[in-house]
Amino acid sequence: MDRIARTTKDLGNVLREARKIQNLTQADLAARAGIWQRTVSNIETSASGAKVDTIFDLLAALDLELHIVPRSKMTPGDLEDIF
Amino acid sequence: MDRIARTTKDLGNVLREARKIQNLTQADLAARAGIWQRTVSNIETSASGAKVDTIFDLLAALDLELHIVPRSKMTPGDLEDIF
DNA sequence: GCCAACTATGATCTTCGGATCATTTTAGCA
DNA sequence: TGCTAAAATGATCCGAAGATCATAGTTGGC
Repeated sequence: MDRIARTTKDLGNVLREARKIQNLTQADLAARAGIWQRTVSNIETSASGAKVDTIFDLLAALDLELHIVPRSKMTPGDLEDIF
Repeated sequence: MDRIARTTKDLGNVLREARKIQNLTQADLAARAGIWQRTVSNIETSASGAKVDTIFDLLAALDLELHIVPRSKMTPGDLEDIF
């Protein structure tokens, strides 16, 4: 599972993966982020185009941040060595 | 200017910076992304919490992508060596 | 200082996400 | 196989974003 997102679907997948790695349920994460389990589900399944603020709430709750980088500046695997 | 975003304000700043580096006006970028100059302005100035889809439209138009990484895993400057 | 280009912003309408209640479906495990 | 915890989803309301028209304000070049 990569940590790169170019679409909302990518983003949902990455967020779900990160949540599972931290052993959180959708309800846990929702509580932490101050939103609803319903919304977490919607975002993870790309059921709707979320708002950016909601995404940042989730990222903060997962202790993640966004790096905005040029596309294909490195192959996805290259980052593995760093993190 | 960093390329890290934890808030919509960060994101707006990064997007504006990226647009200027590519010598695009808000209208140019809007046309490329299939949205409105009004919306680009709103996002760059964090005048409103954008939708994620709109952000991805902008990122694609700027040939950028998102990397979701753990916070503080590296100091901001560290990425300079890579890109 | 002027003009042209660029950016910010006013107003209205429609669409859609999140909040909020809930129930159904799915999946893991004894 | 059943139970239980987790995830998905139905419905409604409200608020807010983007589309779309417009103009006002700002900035840089000459």
